[in-house]
Amino acid sequence: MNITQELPWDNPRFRNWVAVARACHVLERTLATKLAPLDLKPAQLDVLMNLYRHPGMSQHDLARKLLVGRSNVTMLLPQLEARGLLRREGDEKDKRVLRLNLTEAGEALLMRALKVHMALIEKAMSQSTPEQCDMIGEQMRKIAEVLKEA
Amino acid sequence: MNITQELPWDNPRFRNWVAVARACHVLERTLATKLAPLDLKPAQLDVLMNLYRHPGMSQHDLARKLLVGRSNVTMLLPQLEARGLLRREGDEKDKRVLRLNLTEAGEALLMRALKVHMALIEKAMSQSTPEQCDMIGEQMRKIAEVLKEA
DNA sequence: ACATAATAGTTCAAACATGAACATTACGCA
DNA sequence: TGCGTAATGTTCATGTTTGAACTATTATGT
Repeated sequence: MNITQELPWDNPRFRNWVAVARACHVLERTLATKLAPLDLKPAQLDVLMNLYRHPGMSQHDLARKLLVGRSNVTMLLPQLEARGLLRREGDEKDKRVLRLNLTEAGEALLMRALKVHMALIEKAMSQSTPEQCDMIGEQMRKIAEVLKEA
Repeated sequence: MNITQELPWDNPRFRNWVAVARACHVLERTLATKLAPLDLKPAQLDVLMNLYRHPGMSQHDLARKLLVGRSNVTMLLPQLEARGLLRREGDEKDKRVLRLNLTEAGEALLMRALKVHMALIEKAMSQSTPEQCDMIGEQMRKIAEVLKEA
């Protein structure tokens, strides 16, 4: 009656997810060292990428995109602003929000950092066929979706 | 002559990897909240899991398994040891190394935490067929391998 | 055997992330 | 209008992670 508890390591889903987490971790740390010459951290690159894709976004929206607390964004931005990589301008209609935009310098640095990031991802994903790669992306998007309401 | 630089977001590999990173991030944070009732952080669960799988391992080996600095392990262990979840015993032959082992209590807590972890992963990966799941794991293991010498 | 290297673990300061409490501004509805 | 509520961003205390210097121990090479 008392079913012996299956150990997670016997479960394919568990083992495979562990592999996903490890790969992420390794790539993140590798990226950090490769970005060091640009004096950029992965978290900062994430900021620049999001501002490039969504010019004029608010800090709150940025925090949600980054899956990070608002206070974290508050701590993160001044460094980048001081380096002249982005601007924070108050919104006319809603005086609570600050609109974020990349400067020329910010965009230029982003492009250099993206080359590094791209090269790393290319190297990592070159193992997979395009079909496999797309399938992986598709499954991962589903996972993020499923976990939103968890 | 001057080839227009391809934007990363047009590159499937890039977009798909971003999805992987997001999924990891979301699952990690979800796990953190689900483990809170057990007073365990994901990093601490990682420690317990590794000690269960590799009894008697050294702190150095543990750090490498966790993809983390040795000093981090040094800071992490005393909390768990004080809670009676693990033991640190000096090696007889090599007086530099400390051998790590779970206690009964540590193993018991691990089992409870694993139920939580498993449930979360089941929920996340239930979207994929077993074949897809295995393929994902296989690719991710390759990625971790490729990046080791990067 | 002895000097030199390498290894295991610790300590410490600095960087970083987090969540709660707070100020300011906007909104909703009587 | 005006009061209660919600949203944006900041501040601060706390806990975590990191990397570099340090101690102690073992391995290596001449």
